[in-house]
Amino acid sequence: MRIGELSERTGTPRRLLRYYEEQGLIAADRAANGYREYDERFVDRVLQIRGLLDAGLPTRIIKQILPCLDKPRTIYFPDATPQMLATLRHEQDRMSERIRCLTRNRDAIGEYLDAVLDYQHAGNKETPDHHSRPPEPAAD
Amino acid sequence: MRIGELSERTGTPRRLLRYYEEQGLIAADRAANGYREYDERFVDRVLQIRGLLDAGLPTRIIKQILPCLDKPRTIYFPDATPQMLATLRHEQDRMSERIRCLTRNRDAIGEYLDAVLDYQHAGNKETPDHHSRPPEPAAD
DNA sequence: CTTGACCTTCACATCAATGTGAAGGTTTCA
DNA sequence: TGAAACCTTCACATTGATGTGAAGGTCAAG
Repeated sequence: MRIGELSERTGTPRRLLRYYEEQGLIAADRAANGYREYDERFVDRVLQIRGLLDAGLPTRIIKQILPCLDKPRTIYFPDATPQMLATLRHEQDRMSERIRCLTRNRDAIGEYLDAVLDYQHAGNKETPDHHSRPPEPAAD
Repeated sequence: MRIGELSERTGTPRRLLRYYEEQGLIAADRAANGYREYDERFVDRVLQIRGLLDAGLPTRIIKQILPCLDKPRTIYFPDATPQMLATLRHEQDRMSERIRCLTRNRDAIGEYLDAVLDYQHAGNKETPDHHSRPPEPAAD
């Protein structure tokens, strides 16, 4: 497929697909006319990249961890230098730290939402100033 | 404490502490001479902000979720507008998505590292070109 | 052959987070 | 009093991830 289709299927602007390529995250084949040519595997790959970017990893790091994630291993163990392994372990730790932080805060939001729900179920009205809407019209 | 101590205790440049204040994430008291004055609670607060920033949340969002996270509730339930609750739920979902992505990729890194370990334990030498170092000197 | 929908590269703009430094006030200590 | 180590605001620079548009090549359909 060409860049337009990959763009649609991943919800990613063409501009960014070219940017990811420039950063070494994906490498597209070229058709005779110079157009980029992608196969199916790029859909997941791009979604993975976007997820990691959204989770706070910079392209420089994503570039390093992506090759280890291929199902049929494209990177062979003998190629793993000690400092590359150290980098991977370090990033693993950072990711765990992010997960902890996100989990803790997400759960705290959940607790707050639950408390609000309790409060409202206890028969309290919402603030009248903040144009409010009944949570459930209760299907008359 | 003043900004220098908070900076040291949180590992955060003074510049950024002022930036977070400018963005409405923290509000410092002022001493008579204009110096910012922080109490103990700011240490955790700043670390929390940094964690969320590192996990990919922008200050604009952090500002919205922070007030819900205080232990003695500083935000009262009646103040919660429906659209604010919707925002919270939406961010909760985004955080869960980030957690899923990070977890999946972190575990995949783990699998790769385990595979490398297996490979090396199986008696294979690392690439001789990449100046390598024995994983464990094995305490002679 | 022309039009429209693709594609290419190049380049400049923006936004948020952060770095850095200038110019100047305050506090502390010798 | 003067130097050192704080603090203030203001402002410009940088970096990474993006937006946007220009100038032009390709290709399928009318």
